[in-house]
Amino acid sequence: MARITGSNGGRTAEAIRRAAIRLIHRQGFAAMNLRELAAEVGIQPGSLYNHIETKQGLLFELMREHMQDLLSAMEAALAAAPDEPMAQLRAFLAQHVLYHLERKQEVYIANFELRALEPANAEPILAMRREYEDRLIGLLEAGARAGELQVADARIAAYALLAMLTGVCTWYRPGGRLGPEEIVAQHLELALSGVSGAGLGQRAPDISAGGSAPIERMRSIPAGGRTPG
Amino acid sequence: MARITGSNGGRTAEAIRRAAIRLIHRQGFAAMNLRELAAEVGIQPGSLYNHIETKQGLLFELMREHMQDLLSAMEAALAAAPDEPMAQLRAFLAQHVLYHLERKQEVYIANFELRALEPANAEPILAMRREYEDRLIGLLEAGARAGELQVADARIAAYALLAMLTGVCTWYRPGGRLGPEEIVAQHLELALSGVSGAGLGQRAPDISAGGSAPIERMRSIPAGGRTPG
DNA sequence: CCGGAAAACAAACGTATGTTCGTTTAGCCG
DNA sequence: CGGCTAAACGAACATACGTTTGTTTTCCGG
Repeated sequence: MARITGSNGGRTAEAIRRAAIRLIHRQGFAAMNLRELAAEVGIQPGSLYNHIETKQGLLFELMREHMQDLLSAMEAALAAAPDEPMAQLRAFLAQHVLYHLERKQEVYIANFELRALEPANAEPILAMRREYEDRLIGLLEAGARAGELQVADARIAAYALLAMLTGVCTWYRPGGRLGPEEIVAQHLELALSGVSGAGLGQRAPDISAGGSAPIERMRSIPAGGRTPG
Repeated sequence: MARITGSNGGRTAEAIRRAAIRLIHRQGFAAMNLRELAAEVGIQPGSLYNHIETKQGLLFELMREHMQDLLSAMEAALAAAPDEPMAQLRAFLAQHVLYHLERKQEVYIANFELRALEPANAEPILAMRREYEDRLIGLLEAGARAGELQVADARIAAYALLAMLTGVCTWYRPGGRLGPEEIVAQHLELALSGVSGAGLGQRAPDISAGGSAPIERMRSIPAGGRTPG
């Protein structure tokens, strides 16, 4: 037998893409097999190769497209915001959360399936991620220079903020108690408060005052080198 | 051939455990195969079954032990801290970051390999995770009641904090520029500032003022139901 | 010392997976 | 309309994987 009536390459390719996102998100790239992917789309396994080169290539494309979309969304948000440090920072963080709410599955994959990429494929993806991170670091540093932010280490703060704001994709479910607007608002509040310099305490001294036993032992750990990565 | 001179069940089992953590962390549970695990330990694949029941059982045990250890560490930290809301919260957050720095690989697995657990195995693990989360939520609520914290939604704040503080395990590397003490300190500063109520703005109004284009569109999204999970 | 249990080896099994390849049919364009 | 390309089917291939099983050797305790 052969080609099915009504088949449409573009439509099938899109169905493959959507099904792949769903399945990878649900069980992981390595655990998803192409037979179930094909079944999800409604074609035979071998037919997938009309639309993808390899299983690995499929993952790479999904992640590459996602990163490009994320970078584009960020650029658009920044371009639409006033050219002031805090406004830029807000715009960045807001679009981050919103994008992550809308495309939580792709975000999840892009973050947690890096290990499944072969080195040659991982490299460009990592480069795009760094571009995104560096942008946020730049914004934090600009805010600090303008005297509007107080961060001890822009890179650490950036990682912490990204982790916090990216975390929504692990638990957010459309139709839940809170709509995107509320979630964005709360996360911005938490994030911006965290870097505002309006904290509760200084550093180690306050922590010790808390009397937490693990902290005492921590003091004996030697400090490290230069870069966090 | 047969049993090797000098073989020791306890030692081999521990070596399996360590190698499994390393390999799963590096490539993922589904992508790790038992032949390479056995090779890493220095035994034949079939010999693994003297020490594990199944591949799935191995993952379950690793995650169960980790969760138990994490809960124990938390209890110890809280027991050693003064019985006041903020001191308790600090103790919780500090031990969280410290534990995550020390056992980053296990933490990574426990967070990102949930999908690989069969339902019967996932259930007890998820229960322990909820226990941990609920504890933090309780602490945040206690802080709010004591008037020392200002969080719009304790659960959201808890998720955000946990995401931020757990994030270190994705990038921290011993011997880096920053030692554990510095990392713990900065994260506590960021986290506690975030929930202190000393934020920069209110809510949606301030965000709109930022002029971020995506936020305008967000307003048209209908609010959801009751629970975030 | 001896026997039983433990721990390892080696081989094999049944199943699964990514991919290739030949064939058939549909769709499109000249 | 006809030819060529695209898209699907169906079968098969080569490899890989989790696991079992029989055998051999070591270790430990009575």
